[in-house]
Amino acid sequence: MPQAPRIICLAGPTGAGKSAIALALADLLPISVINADSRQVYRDFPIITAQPSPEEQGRCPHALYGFLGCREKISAGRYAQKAGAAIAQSLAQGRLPVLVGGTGLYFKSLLQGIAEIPAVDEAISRTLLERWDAEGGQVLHRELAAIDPAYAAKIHFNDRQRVLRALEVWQGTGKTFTWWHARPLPAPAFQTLNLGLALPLDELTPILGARIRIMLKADAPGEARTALERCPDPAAPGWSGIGCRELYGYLQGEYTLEECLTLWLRNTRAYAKRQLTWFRADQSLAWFRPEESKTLLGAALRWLDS
RNA sequence: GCCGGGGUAGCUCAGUUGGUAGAGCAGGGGACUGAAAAUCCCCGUGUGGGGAGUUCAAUUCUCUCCCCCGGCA
Repeated sequence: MPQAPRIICLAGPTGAGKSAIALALADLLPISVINADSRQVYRDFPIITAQPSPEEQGRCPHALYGFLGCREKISAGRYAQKAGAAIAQSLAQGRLPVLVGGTGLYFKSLLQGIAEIPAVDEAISRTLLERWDAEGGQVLHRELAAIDPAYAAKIHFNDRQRVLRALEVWQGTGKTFTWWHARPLPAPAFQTLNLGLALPLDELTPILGARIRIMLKADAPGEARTALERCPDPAAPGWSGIGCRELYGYLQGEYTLEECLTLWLRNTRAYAKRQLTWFRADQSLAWFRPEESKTLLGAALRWLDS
């Protein structure tokens, strides 16, 4: 039986320097960088979402960056499909696929698979959302508990996103969320080396602040202004990125640039904290600090030789 | 200087007919199966500006001092 192909995953909180490490690896080996970040997929926000620059993307093939319009939505499942295709393409070119990003769920659905639940009719989702607003979470959570007590017990009645998702899957497919989750997934298709790049939050915070100032110099407000002309709907999926929202408020005159920057940093920091919580729980990750890049690259090369 | 309004959690503020106080945000911890940069859960002792008085009991009432914000001089 042939060995599963190898890929490298580089995960960690925003601002830790993952993209730079990927490029350093590109200097040593033929690789393709594949995005594993849910916001860097948006075409209209290359600066604000910190996508690798065109120059950087020219140094080796990059996939899944900036390919979505502001109104388009991608899901974890669709991401996994696209990433799988990008990996296959990279391997076909004789390049090592290197997944780089900070979206834990995307890594998980790619590497461990995600239940193959068919798409649910949007009318169902819409009706449920209306009912949530009209009847409240407790009513819908109780309804979920009646059909899927195991999953209902795992989530809080205030967790709108999860309560509604579980209900729409039940209504749309006639099977419970728990039933779908219990179905076996295909065996992992790759051998992976999981690398984590991180700093403690208090060390990361000043870096996040500096990065926002760099984005400002690179005319992040101009980027937001252009996006606003193209897509004036702040509820559009593309606008939900941190920095986008805050700049939107500033451009609408809701607050000053100063306040916008404060909010932006605060929200970025809170996000980095959530990422750290997610990745900390992942036992498969080998952790490095940004200044340990040589050690990290050495570990990658050794793993490839083994 | 006078007249108001304030001084309560890191910040913005609420409340206590007198029985030593609680929200939002921030901060800390956690969860995470198709919107995940999303969504959600748990965590609140703080010289109640300082001092004095009344009272069994004062953050609350009284006096006084200090500081802030308006207005008048």
